[in-house]
Amino acid sequence: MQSAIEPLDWPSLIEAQPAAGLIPIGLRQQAKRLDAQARVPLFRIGDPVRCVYLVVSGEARLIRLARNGSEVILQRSRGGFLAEASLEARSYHCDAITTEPTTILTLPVAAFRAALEEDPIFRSAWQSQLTKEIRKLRAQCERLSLNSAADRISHYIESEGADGILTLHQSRKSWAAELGLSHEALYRTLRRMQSEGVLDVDGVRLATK
Amino acid sequence: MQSAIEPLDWPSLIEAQPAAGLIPIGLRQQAKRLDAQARVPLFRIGDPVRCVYLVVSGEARLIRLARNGSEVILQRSRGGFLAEASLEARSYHCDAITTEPTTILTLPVAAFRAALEEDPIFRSAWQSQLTKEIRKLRAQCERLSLNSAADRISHYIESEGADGILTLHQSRKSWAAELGLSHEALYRTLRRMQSEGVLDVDGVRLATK
DNA sequence: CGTACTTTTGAATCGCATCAAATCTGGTGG
DNA sequence: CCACCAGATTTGATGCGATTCAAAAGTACG
Repeated sequence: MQSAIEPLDWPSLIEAQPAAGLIPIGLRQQAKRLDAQARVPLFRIGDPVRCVYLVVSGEARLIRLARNGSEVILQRSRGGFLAEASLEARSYHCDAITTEPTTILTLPVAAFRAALEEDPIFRSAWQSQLTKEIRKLRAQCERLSLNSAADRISHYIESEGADGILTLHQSRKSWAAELGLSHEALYRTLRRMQSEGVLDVDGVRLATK
Repeated sequence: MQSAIEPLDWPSLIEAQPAAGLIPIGLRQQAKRLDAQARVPLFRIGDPVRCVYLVVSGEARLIRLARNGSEVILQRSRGGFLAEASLEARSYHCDAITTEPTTILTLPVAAFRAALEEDPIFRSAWQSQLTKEIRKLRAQCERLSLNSAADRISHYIESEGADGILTLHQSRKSWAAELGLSHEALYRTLRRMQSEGVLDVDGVRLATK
């Protein structure tokens, strides 16, 4: 079995993912918990939008296949909403999939929209969420505009890490995809940066120097 | 003189930029019109956020300078809001500049936030705006993830144009920057695509075949 | 203990960036 | 109207860096 619906325990959900705490009571009653293994599709391009996804733990991604068959990562959500823009769409414009065992809350779109209308706090939180996503995407665009692998790596550590230190929450191979690089280029550049003393690599901990 | 404040004529403003029509009456009274020449800075990184910018006609951009001195285009607004995410920030994270003679409405942030709280229609329009921006940015990320110049060009025409036909509203040189390419690479690739019969180039009109 | 996947290294190739320079364009002022 | 200038467009040559293909070694997991 690839996924399962389990009973909801709000205090622990909120502890795992604070954003869940912003969901109004009325909407909570319509939420369903979804526990999925790795590589479980949540929706596919063209599917009608039925619910909003909140990643509680684990990771879910929006992906699209390029014409040459390579996979482009459009969003990587580790805790927080997935596919925020789908709230305004009829059907999905890309695929969504889990990359590891993941717990998700699903919220019916109609009830979600109603809750946004009625609850000023929830609404404000949602607007912040959208804004944060815009900033994140701009950073990603800026990064992809850099044309050397080393620059993209440094940029990622600076913008996603804290004080020049980043703990990597994914395989290097999939990080390479997120950086728009081949995994070989990433491995080689990491090594070179380390040997040049620009970067300190220690397992999943990366630090610029 | 680089810029001027002029009296407001709402009907014509709304005709030029429909988004202006969504602004509630109360907020309109606080709006100021700004007419700027090309290459006029609207704000700089670090400046405190005092107002929201709505581009009525012309073009304004968010830009940031990369460490190597090259200019990265974070947003290009031709009609519509600029720097939506600034509404939630204290100070700007990038520079804004006009690229041609441009008419802008400026709306004080405090009044803007208040209007969002009070007016459900305006609020809903603003959320749509944020969502649209997210989709646009995802498309841009997807495009920058493509590693051939031809693929980026095709992707741009498909996603920004209509039915495979695009009218370019900027110089090719600055389009190149938006595509994350050197202008030489863009010129050469356009020519090659045309000679290969993949693309039809006619002045500012580009069509995929 | 086998299988799938990631990590790592090597070698060859290709496309883009870069530097250079000529031409073309639109706009300004004499 | 013409000279002039700044910027855009175009072409050429060169080098680097990333992609690609290949293959080996390491690792996690059932």
